[in-house]
Amino acid sequence: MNLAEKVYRQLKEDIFDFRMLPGDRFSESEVAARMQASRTPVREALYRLERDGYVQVYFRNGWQVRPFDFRYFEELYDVRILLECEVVRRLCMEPDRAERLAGLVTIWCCKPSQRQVDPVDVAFLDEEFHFGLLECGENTQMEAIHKDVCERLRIVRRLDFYEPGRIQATYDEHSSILDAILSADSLRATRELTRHIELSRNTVRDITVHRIQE
Amino acid sequence: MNLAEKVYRQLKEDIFDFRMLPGDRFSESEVAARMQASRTPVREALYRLERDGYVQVYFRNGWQVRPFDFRYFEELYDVRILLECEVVRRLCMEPDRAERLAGLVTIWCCKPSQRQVDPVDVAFLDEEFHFGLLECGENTQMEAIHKDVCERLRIVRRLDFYEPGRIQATYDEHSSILDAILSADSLRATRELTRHIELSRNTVRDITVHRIQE
DNA sequence: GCTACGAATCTTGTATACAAGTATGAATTC
DNA sequence: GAATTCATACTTGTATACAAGATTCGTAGC
Repeated sequence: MNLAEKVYRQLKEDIFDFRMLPGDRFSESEVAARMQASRTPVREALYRLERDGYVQVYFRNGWQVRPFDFRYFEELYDVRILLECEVVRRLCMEPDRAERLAGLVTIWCCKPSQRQVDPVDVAFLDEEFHFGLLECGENTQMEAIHKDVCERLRIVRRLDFYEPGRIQATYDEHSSILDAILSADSLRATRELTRHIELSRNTVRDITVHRIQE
Repeated sequence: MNLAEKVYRQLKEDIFDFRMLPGDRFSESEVAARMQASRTPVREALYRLERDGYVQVYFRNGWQVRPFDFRYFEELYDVRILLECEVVRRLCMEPDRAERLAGLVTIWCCKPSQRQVDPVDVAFLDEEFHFGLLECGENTQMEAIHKDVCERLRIVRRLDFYEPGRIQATYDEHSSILDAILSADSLRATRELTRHIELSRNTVRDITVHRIQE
């Protein structure tokens, strides 16, 4: 793997884990020293992160971790809803949707005893669920944009499953959505999917407010 | 302006104007020499273009202009339709939509004698129309994604307005869409908007096939 | 005490040197 | 003549040197 790539991932992780706080200012040399690399790969990584919206460069005047902007996250959640509902609508019209969804069904429509309980595992599976929906959509660009949006939301979404009850609720909601799609009930599927994502959004919003205040 | 920024724009223009053909291979040094710059800003520009999907890097083995992929463009058109229709639906529910759309109305709902006739001008205005719709949507992330998608489509869209009759049709379609929104007729607005974009897509597809074969 | 100025120091932007891997082609061997 | 091997030239990846602008802080002047 590239050194630039390594630096990119490390920096992103640092931002996600609040080792670099929103608003923090820093220089390329600082990062280079910490990562034991030269400025060249660090710059490459930083410019990628800038395009991703995580950091900001000031002309000959350093970098800054972009401060949290709730409006930004809410808007991204809206995009997620839009994309996922579109795919679900299309899926409901596909005759072979049962086969395409088979993988998701085995994971989410299982007995309560077989459900995962670790928040980290469930967070991962949850992302896979929503990615999985878009993979069924047969539009790779839509899929790429959705992935990008989720990636940008990941920084706040991980907090979701530490809330008690959210894990079980997620299982219930996912299986219900899958059931609606299999029944070709486009309206119910999109309605429940929308509600599911909005719920997650609200949970995260509340938690984030708390975390920021700490 | 940055040297890297200049190189970025120049390269993109070269690709758009077929001075660099899809499939062409080239090296960073070549570009640097042509642009009278060092490899550093050239690399920065190339990595941006790679993320945009225009070029591709091979490990220690040069670069390539990505070949045209029709499926790719069709999918992007789908995303455009999805985003624009969503905004239109929201607009139809806003009480102050008339004021927000005022600018677009004066441009597109004018007398036939006041219509622009130059394909380049109309192409520009057309982009502004669709951007304008998203600006009314009050979701800056949706707007940014839409802008990005349009930017990626621009390479083929410019060809649209050289087709005879497309200019007049565009005026008719845009004014009709605006009329539907002002009447809060969400269904008609989205239906016509969808058809409008699909028409543009089909025109472009036909022309591009021709151009590629040349 | 306050303001203005300037040097020193810091920042990013750019050029260049070098390291490491890849493809190519000529020479060698069979 | 065909296959193989090795040297060479060329590619990107990375480090470093230098240029140009921004900031900061201390000092001189009032």
